[in-house]
Amino acid sequence: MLLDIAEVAERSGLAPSALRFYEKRGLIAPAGRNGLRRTYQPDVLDRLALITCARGAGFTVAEIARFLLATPDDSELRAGMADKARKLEEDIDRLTRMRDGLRHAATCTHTLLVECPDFKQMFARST
Amino acid sequence: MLLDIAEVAERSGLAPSALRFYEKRGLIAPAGRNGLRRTYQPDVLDRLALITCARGAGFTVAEIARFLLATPDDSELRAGMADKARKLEEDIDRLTRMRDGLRHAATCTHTLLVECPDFKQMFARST
DNA sequence: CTCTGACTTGAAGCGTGGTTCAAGTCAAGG
DNA sequence: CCTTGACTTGAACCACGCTTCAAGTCAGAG
Repeated sequence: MLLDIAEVAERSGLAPSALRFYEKRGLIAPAGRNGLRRTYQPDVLDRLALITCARGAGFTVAEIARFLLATPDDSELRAGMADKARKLEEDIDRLTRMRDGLRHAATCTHTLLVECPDFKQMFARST
Repeated sequence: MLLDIAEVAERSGLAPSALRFYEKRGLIAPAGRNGLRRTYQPDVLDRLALITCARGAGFTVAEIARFLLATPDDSELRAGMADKARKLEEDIDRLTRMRDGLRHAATCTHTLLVECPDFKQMFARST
């Protein structure tokens, strides 16, 4: 029923050292110990999936810790989330342009990539 | 006609220290010197815009340096770019899910955010 | 009961991307 | 000519997110 750290590491794809690191930062907690050894409830895997995903979206470990503790009355955090959603949208736009530019770049024939107008278009400049 | 480092810094939004850092890494070069002082051609601003954008898309400084030197016969690099484009697509999907989850989270009423099914749905698990 | 080896800890180390610092140089202005 | 102050350098430092290490512990096998 309980998992030990090696099992959690394997099933989550994270290193044991990373799990201890997350614990120190308050993102996860073991269900208990067997001697010195951490034992985890299986649902820690869900939490780790969430953490990994959030990390991938550019959240810092400290931010994720806040999210995991959030309750509906934490309006500051709610606002922060709406903020993040907006920022993500900008990121998405930027990445989309970048992806298109790269697709072109992979086949473009300009001697110096930097000179290619299609490539340059990636960088919609405001100035 | 030529810009000095302070001007480039201001107009690019980057710190002078960052410009020197990029130079050391081969991303930019001054047009010359006035005494010890770097002087830049105005088009360095385009290049810096590109660099900033690429950084924002998650490229490392080392990768960007390679891009900037790329010629059409660097097929290894071309393949790498196609690769990057694919990865960006995955990133875009992930960020999109994350954005939707956050939008919901900002208004959801679950006592503990982590318990909200709509929030959890952000983390499409493969296992 | 003893051994083994996977776990435990805190501290140090690493790669990335810069910033900050001390010490020095030099173009321009008075 | 001398001062000023923005530039120059290399080296040290920072934050982040871990990983690695040395030294120690302890559950379970023999």
